Amino acid sequence: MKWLKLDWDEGPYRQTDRFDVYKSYADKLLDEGKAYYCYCSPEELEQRRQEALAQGKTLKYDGRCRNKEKGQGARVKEQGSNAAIRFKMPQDGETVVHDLIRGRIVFENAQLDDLIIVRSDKTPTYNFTVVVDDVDMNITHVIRGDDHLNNTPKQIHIYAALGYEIPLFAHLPMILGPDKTRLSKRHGATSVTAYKEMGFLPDALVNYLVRLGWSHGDQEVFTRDELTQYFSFENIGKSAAVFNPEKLLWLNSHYIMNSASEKLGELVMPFLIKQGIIEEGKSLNREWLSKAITPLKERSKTLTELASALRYYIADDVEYNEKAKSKFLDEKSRDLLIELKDKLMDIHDFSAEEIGKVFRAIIEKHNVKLGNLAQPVRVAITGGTESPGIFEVLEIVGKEKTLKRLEKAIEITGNS
RNA sequence: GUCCCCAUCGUCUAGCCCGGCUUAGGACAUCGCCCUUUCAAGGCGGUAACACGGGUUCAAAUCCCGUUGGGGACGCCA
Repeated sequence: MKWLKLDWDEGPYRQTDRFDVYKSYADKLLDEGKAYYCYCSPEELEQRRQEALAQGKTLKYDGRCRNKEKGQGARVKEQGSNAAIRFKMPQDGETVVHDLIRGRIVFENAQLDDLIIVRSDKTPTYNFTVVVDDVDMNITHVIRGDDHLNNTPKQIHIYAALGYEIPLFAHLPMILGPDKTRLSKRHGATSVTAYKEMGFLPDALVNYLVRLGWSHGDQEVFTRDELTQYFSFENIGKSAAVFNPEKLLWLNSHYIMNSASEKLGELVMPFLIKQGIIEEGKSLNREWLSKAITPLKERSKTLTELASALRYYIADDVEYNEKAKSKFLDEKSRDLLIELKDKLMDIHDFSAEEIGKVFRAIIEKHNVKLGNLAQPVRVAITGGTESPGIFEVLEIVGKEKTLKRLEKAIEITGNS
């Protein structure tokens, strides 16, 4: 949450710290006859459930303990210690849920069963605790996944029994995995932390997630301010959305491209360490790092990619891509590389501009295309065939390393 | 099995509530072209959808019904 820069006003609260609160509300319901002790054992219930399933009947508690209590006070006292507490649901009529996203939804009360609010070991159940918490903390809006839609009518009756005004409900559509089945914390979803470690920016993740199931016309990219300003329940979609990693990746690259290089320099440090490009505790010249990052921004979809793209700027040596090496570091390029090395040695201002002049002079003299020289150099300096503009790369790598690497490459061309 | 929700390009979605202005728009992905020292980025263009069937109406992606499909819930889990 903090990483995502999502803020909260109070808490967090632990339900385990609030058992007394739940107990007092449960006792209240018991006293008012709105709840009752149930003596059925979990095993019995499970057995009945299996039977119902086998017979194709509805899986609902039959309410057999509902009216036992009267006249059996002794038993209550005796067995109350290991009995669960059930909530008395209305058995006829209907319950209407007014959902901010879906509108009016009607449930038959006959479908609702007397759910357990306190287990036989005295611990309260989820459906009870959430309602008690809402009542206790004056909650006005309940916004959650639509897998809770079916819990809502039950909870509405608990709010009512507790004498609390029914809060407003909004049930958000689910996020599905690529297989179109439910994606959630409890079921195979990648955690937020995992995205952090993969090199995603919090803004990108939030932007992506918000746009999943919500829209504001055709707009795809939103600042935090726009998000809070434009958000409304009306624009939330009703249908479940499939999580699409490619679009998230696109958004992430978009955010990287538009982030300040200085900022990225800070963010990329842990990734450089993780990839063994720099040692922990060591630092880099900030200004230089920013300069190196700027042309890499539009080439990196994640901070992880950005870090590996920085490798050849920082490392002492290059690792050659074999294919690139055999294709470009050969006889043909040997003389050009030698000439380039000699001329670069004489430059005092080792800037992209000056380096470019040297390159152009050489290709004009030999009447070859820039690529004929640029590609071998690229392999010599970066080890591969892909990089930002080569003049720029040389400037950032610096004169000393450039010459060293050129020398090494020239050696290779001699051996081929 | 019972109940609930949902249904526009491969994916996210606009349009739907308040029927005509829609040859159904945008974005990601994909394909092609341009730019170009490579890779990107960028620009331009292409392929691609109203699940199906009825009805209402002069007119339906838009309203109604059904079918099909998908998802969810039915726990002394949360």
